[in-house]
Amino acid sequence: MALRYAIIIALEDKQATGYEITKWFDNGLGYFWHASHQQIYLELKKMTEEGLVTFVEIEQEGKPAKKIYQTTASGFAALDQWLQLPVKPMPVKDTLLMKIFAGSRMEPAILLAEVERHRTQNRQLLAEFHEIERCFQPVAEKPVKYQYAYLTLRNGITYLEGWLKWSDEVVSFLQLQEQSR
Amino acid sequence: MALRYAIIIALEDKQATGYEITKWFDNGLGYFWHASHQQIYLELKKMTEEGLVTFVEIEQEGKPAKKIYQTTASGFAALDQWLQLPVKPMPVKDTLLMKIFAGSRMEPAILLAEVERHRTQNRQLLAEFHEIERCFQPVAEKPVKYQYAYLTLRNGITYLEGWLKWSDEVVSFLQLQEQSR
DNA sequence: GACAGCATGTAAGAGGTTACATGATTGG
DNA sequence: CCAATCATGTAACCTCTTACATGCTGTC
Repeated sequence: MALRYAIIIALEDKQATGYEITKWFDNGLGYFWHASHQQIYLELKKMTEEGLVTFVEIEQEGKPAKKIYQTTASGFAALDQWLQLPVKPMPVKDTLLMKIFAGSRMEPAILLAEVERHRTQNRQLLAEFHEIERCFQPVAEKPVKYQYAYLTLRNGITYLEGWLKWSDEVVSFLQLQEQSR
Repeated sequence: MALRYAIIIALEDKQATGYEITKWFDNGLGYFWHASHQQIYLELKKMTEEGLVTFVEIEQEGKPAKKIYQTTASGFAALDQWLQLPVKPMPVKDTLLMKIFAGSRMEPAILLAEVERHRTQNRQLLAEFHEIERCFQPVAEKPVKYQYAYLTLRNGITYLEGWLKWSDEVVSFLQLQEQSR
């Protein structure tokens, strides 16, 4: 049920195609939700049937026709109702932690390589987030809406910083393990 | 596919019932995976059919019979093979962040109450983790296996610390919003 | 008397992934 | 020439949640 509200939020101030919503979830500001294009197209179809969104189809030369979606009044009403509901804590599912927990079954070098791979990815992501953060400055002068968005960006940044700090501990430990064979 | 490996890891050094595995995921050391009892019973059934685990049924007075599971050699082999595979990054799905992103649509007081609720929960969880952390001390003197487990606990602690630090920013901002009505 | 804990399960349905399918344009 | 970008979708399958079902014991 949350996906549809994520879509309505994505469509809040700009109309967009399913393709664009997918992009938005993948990179840019979608650091709080992810969905595949298949899922999004299906959900948009259902939402259209339920009157939460409408679309205009636009023919294009050399490209497939696109459907530009926008949220209806009923869609926004549904979002506002949903926003009032309490959030249940998301169940933890972390495959990397699972592997570290069972790490003594593996060769330290292999686990270390895996951790380093994630570190590189997360360092890159953090750099991107810092890049985006600069666009928000000075925050206090931006519209209130941007300030809320900024908080979610800050969440991404503090999360990644904490994760990278933690991963230092992991790397040190694994290097020790590797040395003592 | 990851659930079965989480179960094999849970059964690594002690045999257990489905009920106990569920408890283990819920509280205690299950801060890297969660699954409902329905899911676990079903998975254990499939795993038994595939020869990854076996069980002994024990009749009890006044309580329903229980099945004590343990991993087979083929189960451990499957785990060790899986551990070599690269981990794909878990897709982000954070409902609270979604609500904060759309926060300008809500009354600040309501969102603030929601955030405070999560803060209370996370503070409690952090206290529990700190409690468990003390049992690990001094880490260097514990068996290597415990040291790997300790790293995953450390992940939980640094995550929660970072989250709580971030939530301070959120609370300050929402209090300001509330004051300026 | 009601609720929590122990201990197992089935079944329906929602949510999500993977694979497949199409087809033109642009950049390396 | 291959890959990526734009742009849509279907179908099979796996995963996970929610609801239902049972039944005894011990505590408030």
